Amino acid sequence: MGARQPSDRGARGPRRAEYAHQRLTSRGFRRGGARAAVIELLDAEECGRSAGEIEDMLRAGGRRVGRATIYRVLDELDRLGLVTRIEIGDGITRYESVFPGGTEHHHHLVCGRCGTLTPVTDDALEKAIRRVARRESFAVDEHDVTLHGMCANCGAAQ
Amino acid sequence: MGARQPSDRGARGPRRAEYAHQRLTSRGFRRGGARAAVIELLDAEECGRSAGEIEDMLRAGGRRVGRATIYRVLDELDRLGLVTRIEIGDGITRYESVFPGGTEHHHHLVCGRCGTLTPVTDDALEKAIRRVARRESFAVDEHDVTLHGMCANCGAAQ
DNA sequence: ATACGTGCAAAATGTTTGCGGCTCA
DNA sequence: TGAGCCGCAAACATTTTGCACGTAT
Repeated sequence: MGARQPSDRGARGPRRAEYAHQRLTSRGFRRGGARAAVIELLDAEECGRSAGEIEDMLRAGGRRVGRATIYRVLDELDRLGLVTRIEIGDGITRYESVFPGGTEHHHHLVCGRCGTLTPVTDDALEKAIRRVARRESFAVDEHDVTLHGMCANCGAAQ
Repeated sequence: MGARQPSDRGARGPRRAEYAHQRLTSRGFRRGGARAAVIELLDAEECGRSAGEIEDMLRAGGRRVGRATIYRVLDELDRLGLVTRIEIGDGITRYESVFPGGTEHHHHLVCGRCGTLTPVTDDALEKAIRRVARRESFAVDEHDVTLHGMCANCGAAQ
């Protein structure tokens, strides 16, 4: 399934949302309102959002979108590699916009006290992951790292 | 919540299950049948099992245990740090036995083709994670890494 | 015009809660 | 004996599926 080609890269200039639309169009998808709304919403978010949150946010913005549609759109986007599915351990799946080519990839710090989800990037971590994959002859398609604990703020406040 | 103390270590000689029982007893928990069954089952498994799998396996072994009880037991064990909750992205939470002290800690390779869940350990990876946590002043309690892709077997067969 | 996209409602699945009865310490 | 443990059934929450209508191409 959708292994991202290196050639996908370089499309990042203006906005991810625009790229996503383009890519969908080129694959024969129509530019329906609900899909566009979800793409643009996720594009504006820094980190993951759950299907429920997306529904509420769209509704708050005056856009009424069916829950089923949201799940369907997210599923399509995930298969196309335009969105990543993340699970931080609370049983709710979140989705976040992905830059084509896998750049700007990040991981998550989940604070058990305040619930904040913080994105982090780290080269050494990525390298270590690639090395493990290679050692195990495992062809990595996607990967995620989640740290659970207490964030700096909560730690200081304590 | 249950940050594992270094002094917890060294209890590993005979069997994890025995240690878990001890620890539970010392905290005032009784040694009920269902809990013991779940502990022993997980102790014998190398990698994570879902609540449903646990129920089926126990039932197959002639031990009828209520689903609710399994979830309750798993929740307790998780809070005591005797079990880890892992999510590999299919919406099902799995649980696996943990060695006290955090040793023998491992991560997961999920093959999207055959569905196999393979445990892996890697020092460099662990170090990288500790470094990130430190840089972000984040007090890590638990962490997990999941690689999605194609395992060596499926890659060779293809 | 037609196939795709969408919303609503209903169903399926995984997990949690309530409660009466049983059991271990 | 009595506090906790357990199993059943019902409640919940999230996600998926079915179907009819609307809309972009």
